[in-house]
Amino acid sequence: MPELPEVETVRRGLLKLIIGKTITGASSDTPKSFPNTKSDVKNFLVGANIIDVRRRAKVLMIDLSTEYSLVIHLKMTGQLVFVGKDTRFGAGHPNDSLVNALPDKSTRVTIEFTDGSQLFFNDQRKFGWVMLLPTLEIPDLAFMKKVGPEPLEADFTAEQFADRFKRRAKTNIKAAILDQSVVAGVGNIYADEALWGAKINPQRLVATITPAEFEALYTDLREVMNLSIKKGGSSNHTYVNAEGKRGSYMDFARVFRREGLPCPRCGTTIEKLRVAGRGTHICPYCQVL
DNA sequence: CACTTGACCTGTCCGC
DNA sequence: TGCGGACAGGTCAAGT
Repeated sequence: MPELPEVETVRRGLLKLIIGKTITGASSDTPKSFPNTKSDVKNFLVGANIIDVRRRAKVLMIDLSTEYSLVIHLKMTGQLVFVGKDTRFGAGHPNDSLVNALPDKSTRVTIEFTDGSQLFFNDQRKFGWVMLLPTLEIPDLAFMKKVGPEPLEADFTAEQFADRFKRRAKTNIKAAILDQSVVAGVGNIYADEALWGAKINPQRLVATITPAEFEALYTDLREVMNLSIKKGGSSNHTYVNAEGKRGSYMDFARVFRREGLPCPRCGTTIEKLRVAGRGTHICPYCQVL
């Protein structure tokens, strides 16, 4: 899914919807999606109050009054959708929703609250997960320790951004910017969008990128991600926010999934290729190799 | 270490 | 209509 802007959109939605609620129980038919012991669920989830919802990279953390947290990764097709007691689906439901009735075939975890509302973790491909862990231990998890800086933090500079790429000097810039240990939260959509903005061909070796190009990439990455957060993220396939609604960034995308259409800057036909094992969209004129 | 590739899953789309 | 293969907002564990 879900890259930084989508996960941030979900976080903001959940903040408004579930803070202060009390959990009565959780169920899952998919151990891979919810690999927690029954005793942990009983001791640290049931009866807990929701006190905060945080994000680091593409990982969400729902902090509980028990000093445990639900740590969640949506991977490619994960959704976290809140359904109020009186939420109606089907007839009358806003047509910008991708969600009909929940739970559905892709529902992997259901969390119930005392007021009758529910939070569903849906995940078609089962790559994502919801783990119940002690809040204080989260920063020590291997996958959390290795993630790089948050690119949208106010004190994150263009110089720091360029420095992070030194560890990946011999690979192409697309693989490097997707590497979560370089910078946190960048995925396939915003990698392509930012590389187009900075006029950098994704196949270029990191070692050949100039300081001016790194600065442009830094600026464009932040712009494109901030715009996407404003638009509620990108709904390319399955992504929806905490209310089950799509984001509209794809209406503003310049190259992603726009192969065959004109480059908005020069009119050259946008091409799709494969770089770092991922579908990659470029303007062959603006982003000459 | 750094780099590349395949694997994890389910669903959809496209060509035969 | 069916069937095979490629592909999909991500990340690991293996290879080299």
